[in-house]
Amino acid sequence: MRSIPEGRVTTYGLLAHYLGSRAVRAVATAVGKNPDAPRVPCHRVVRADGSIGRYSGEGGVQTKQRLLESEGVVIENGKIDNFDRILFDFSECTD
DNA sequence: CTCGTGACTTACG
DNA sequence: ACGTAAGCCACGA
Repeated sequence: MRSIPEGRVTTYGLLAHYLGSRAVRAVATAVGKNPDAPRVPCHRVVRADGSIGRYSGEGGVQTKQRLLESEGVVIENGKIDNFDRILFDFSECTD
């Protein structure tokens, strides 16, 4: 997740796939159980349809949305605007 | 071991 | 667009 640049987001599916696991739900659960909010930009991980999803950190989804918008991500009607444009698929990730 | 549940996803009606 | 079903892996009861 630390490879995700500011203003970009990814989905649980892509994240799990990048990790080489098909356990999308397990990955999502792990992310949620270990809120590295201040350490890791877990708020840049959203659902596949562009919706925020959930957030276990302070303020919940509200904070998650504010963090994203603070990085330049535009969210409209609970969904990310230009989702397919700012979507980070790890293709430009060199790690 | 079987069931239910979960920061999920895709497919079908 | 919305509800349901199924698939997925991990975890706890």
